Amino acid sequence: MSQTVDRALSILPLLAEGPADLGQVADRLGVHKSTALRLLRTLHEHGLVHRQADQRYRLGARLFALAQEAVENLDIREIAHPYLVDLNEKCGHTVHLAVYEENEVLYIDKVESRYPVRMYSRIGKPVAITVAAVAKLILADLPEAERRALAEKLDYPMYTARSIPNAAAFLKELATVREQGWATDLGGHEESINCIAAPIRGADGRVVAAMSVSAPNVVVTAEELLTLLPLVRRTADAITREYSGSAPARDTPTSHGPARPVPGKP
Amino acid sequence: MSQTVDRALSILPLLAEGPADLGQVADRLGVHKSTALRLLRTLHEHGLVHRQADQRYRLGARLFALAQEAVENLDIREIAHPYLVDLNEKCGHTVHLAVYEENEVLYIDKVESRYPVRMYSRIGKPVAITVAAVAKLILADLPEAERRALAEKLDYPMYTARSIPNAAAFLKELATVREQGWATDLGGHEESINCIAAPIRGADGRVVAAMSVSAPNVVVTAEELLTLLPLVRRTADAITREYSGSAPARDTPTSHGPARPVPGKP
DNA sequence: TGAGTATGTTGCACGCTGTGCAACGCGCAT
DNA sequence: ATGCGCGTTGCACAGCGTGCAACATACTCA
Repeated sequence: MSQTVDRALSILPLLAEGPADLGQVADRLGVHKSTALRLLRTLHEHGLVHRQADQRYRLGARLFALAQEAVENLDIREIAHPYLVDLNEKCGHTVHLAVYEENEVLYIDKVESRYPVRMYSRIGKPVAITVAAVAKLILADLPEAERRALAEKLDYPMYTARSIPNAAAFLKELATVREQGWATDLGGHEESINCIAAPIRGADGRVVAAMSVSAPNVVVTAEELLTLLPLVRRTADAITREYSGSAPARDTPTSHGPARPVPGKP
Repeated sequence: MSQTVDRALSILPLLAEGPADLGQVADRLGVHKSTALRLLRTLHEHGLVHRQADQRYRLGARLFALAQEAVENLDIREIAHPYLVDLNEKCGHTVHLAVYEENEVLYIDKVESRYPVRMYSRIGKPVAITVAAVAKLILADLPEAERRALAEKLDYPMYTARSIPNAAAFLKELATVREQGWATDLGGHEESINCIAAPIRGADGRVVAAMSVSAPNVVVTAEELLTLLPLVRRTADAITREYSGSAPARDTPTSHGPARPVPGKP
């Protein structure tokens, strides 16, 4: 759209391949050397490009600083919330969002069920880490050493007969979850409540959060709940796309959702 | 230098602070909305900027990808070499460059002493990890858990009477080194050889390599060698600046060094 | 329900600003 | 010395970026 900026930005991926000198940059851009020089100078002033001792150019430190600052200011909760609401409006059940923090998995957002029967949970409260579906997803993505160490440290309370009893069983379950990319908790925390969950990932592919849909037996059976799995996974993927800032999100919330219809485009 | 590009790039740090809408961007740039729109569109096409569901803009994933790709293509050895040569020409002694890899510290570059008496070492060979000055610097920067685990695993051969004897002494030495930002090995590996070293850091401040100057007693005493410490540290800092791609390196190698004098500037 | 406001978007004419050219300085290899 | 390669500079032209005004749509009051 803007020729000058377009050319300047085209230099970045070019330099990402490795250092290059003025002539190479000009050639690959298809512009005169003097033009390339001015573009490089501008990039240099902004610290996006660094000039090394042999006069060649490469990407500069500012790029890292920007990326870091950006990732620190990303707020999953803010980004995910509209999607949670949207999902709730589609299926009616309770929707949770959870993250990992200091050996705990915490609920950081929740949209209440529209059915009269609700489940107990509170934002900010740690989840039942050994049985909750969201916890399984998040822990399954930890580096192996950390995962193993944590599993050994945990207590395994038998909330119900179907609770996970010990570290060995837990690690096995995590391996499965890691493999399949989603998780369930079928009566492992409270006898009558089932739960399905999917992971939300950052730009680097690491799991940064997990979301779940929970419903008591009296409303839907476990089997019926599982039919919602594709929807939950698609929603989590949409949040991932939005959070990681990759391609424009195709799977955007529906019309009554948060996405404001784009004006001027029929 | 280039107004358009300058404006476009000014958007990036602005968005790094957090998401912003078109009006805010236009205001802070001091340009008309339509201008800001075109700039944002161009940034968007290159993936540097992401448009979220609420229409606001924030930094995009391409930025992270670029930063990562850039850091992968950085070659310390290539960047450091001219500085090593330069240092060698200034002081005449053997200069080493070492990095950490899989529980070992390896020499990856070396410039031989100009004195007839040389010390034994080979590029690619692991260093005496418990006594070498470069090893101390690199290990001192490891995360505490990893550092402690490694120290416990190591053997502590008594090359000389002054070799570090055990894990406790080693960890204590590492703490000192970490504190002061440089390291020595005074006859800990070979009775008659002394060595001083300084760290080279990446853009994130972590130690990525270390360089050292080594000389036998018969050439210079330990005291005399230590007078070179400021020079070694300054050189390491200059490499750090160049490697991490921060501000233009002031402490560039001298005229006979690798830096090609800039033509056209009197 | 209606006018009022805020925001994103488009088309257009002006003229600033980016462009390529040619020439120069400088180091390096022959 | 001479030619070659590379980065750099000044300049004249016009291409391209700019701001303006008008439009579209969504939201918010009365």
